[in-house]
Amino acid sequence: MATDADHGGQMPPEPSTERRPARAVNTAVQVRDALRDAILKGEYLPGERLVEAQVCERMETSRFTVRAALADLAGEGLVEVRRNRGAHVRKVSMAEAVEITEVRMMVEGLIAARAAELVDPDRATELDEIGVLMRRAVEAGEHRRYSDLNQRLHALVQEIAGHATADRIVETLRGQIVRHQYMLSLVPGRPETSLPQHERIIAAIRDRDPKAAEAAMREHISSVVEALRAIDYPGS
Amino acid sequence: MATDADHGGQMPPEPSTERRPARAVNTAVQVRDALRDAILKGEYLPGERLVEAQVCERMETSRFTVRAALADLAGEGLVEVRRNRGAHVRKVSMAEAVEITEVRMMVEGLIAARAAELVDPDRATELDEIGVLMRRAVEAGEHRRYSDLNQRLHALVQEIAGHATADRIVETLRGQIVRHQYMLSLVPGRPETSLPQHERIIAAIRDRDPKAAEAAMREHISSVVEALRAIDYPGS
DNA sequence: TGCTGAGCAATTGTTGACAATAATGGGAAA
DNA sequence: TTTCCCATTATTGTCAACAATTGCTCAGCA
Repeated sequence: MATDADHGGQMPPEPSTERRPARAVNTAVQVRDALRDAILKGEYLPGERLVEAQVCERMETSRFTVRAALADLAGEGLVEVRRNRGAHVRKVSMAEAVEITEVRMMVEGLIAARAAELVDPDRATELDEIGVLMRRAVEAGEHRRYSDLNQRLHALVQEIAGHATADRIVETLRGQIVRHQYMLSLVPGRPETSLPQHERIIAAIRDRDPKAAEAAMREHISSVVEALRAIDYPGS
Repeated sequence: MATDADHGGQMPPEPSTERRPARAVNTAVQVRDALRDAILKGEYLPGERLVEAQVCERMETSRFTVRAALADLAGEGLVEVRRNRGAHVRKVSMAEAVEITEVRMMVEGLIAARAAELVDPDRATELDEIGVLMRRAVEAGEHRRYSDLNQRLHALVQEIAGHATADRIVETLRGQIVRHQYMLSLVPGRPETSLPQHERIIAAIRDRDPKAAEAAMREHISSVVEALRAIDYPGS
């Protein structure tokens, strides 16, 4: 629980990269969440140094609190702290992004299978509805809407599966690669590729077929891995 | 209170469970590691409160450092800190232990498959050797030795797979359920059940058959889940 | 006897200052 | 002009003290 990550998932973080003062943030968890949001939104770039004093000023809080927040985020894999060298926004390489997505593939496979076992008629209907909306969004070329539906689909599947541990892991992993996922969403023709995959996932869960659901989910994320590998820009 | 919890890792850690002063531990990471060891060894019981001042005294360090260590361990899921209520050793219920093991099953499946793809003749030989030693240990009834070999096997498979992300996840998850795993090792007839499973895993990796390796690993950990469910003691 | 609530002790949350360490820049020698 | 070394500076690591919160004890009352 906690970390209900409704942070900017797969879609662009709007170029509003101006650093607003972010007023009146006090407690440790608030600072942590605010800082996470800031990183996820791209207000701090990967590799950028997070000087404690600066973050203090921005969050209007003390170094102690900032430090605690930084430690937390390090645990989530969002920042990297090296002794006496301060905290940096973790720069996940393409290779790491692939690894992370591979692990996610396995865990989301478990979630999909579990969802297929536990789904009830109401939820099944809900899934089908999302499927219909997704197809419409793709046909209309509404990428933003499709991306939102994508998140809704995964969230619903998680909810049906009710596997808290798997959810936690997936959420943590997802946070680490938002940037790469964003790059992915720019690849042309991506929705057309993923739509049928999503539809297969939905169908398998609706039909209460755990093996098929897992296979479909894995196939889906496997294609994400492929796409990631295909981008394969250098450095970083 | 509660000084003797003489179970640790996978096997009993010798009954020397007196809380030694743990001399000269200073830096933050040292304190963190020492505290983690203490928890994993069962020197602190699940649910037990970790009063900062007491830990300070034991580790011979300041509250600041202890606090940082506790935050880290909270990130690993070993302790739970509630605001204004202090830190407790996290008490993972049987249901949670099952969930955690399920996720581990998926990720270790990935590791096994990857190992089967990447194994080289030298490592294959090493795997076979461990397999032979395991069989001998079971036949001789040397449970402790078998347990050690079990860890060595998993470690070697991880090394072959070279999947840092998966390793990290598995390690974190493993840490959260050491206690339950220890309970498991007490179940009579467990080695006899798991030996053939381990042998199948080894064979599949040696034969460079990723699918079989994943299936074998999943079957293995799936049987662990079953055993866990079978224990199913109340409470906690 | 059981319950309520105020006061108290114990424990955690927070702050600011100080020490230790790494990054920076300038000056001297080759 | 380039390179190396040392002093300076910026930044993090650590600490001890103070403030705030929690849970508990025990007196008083129904």
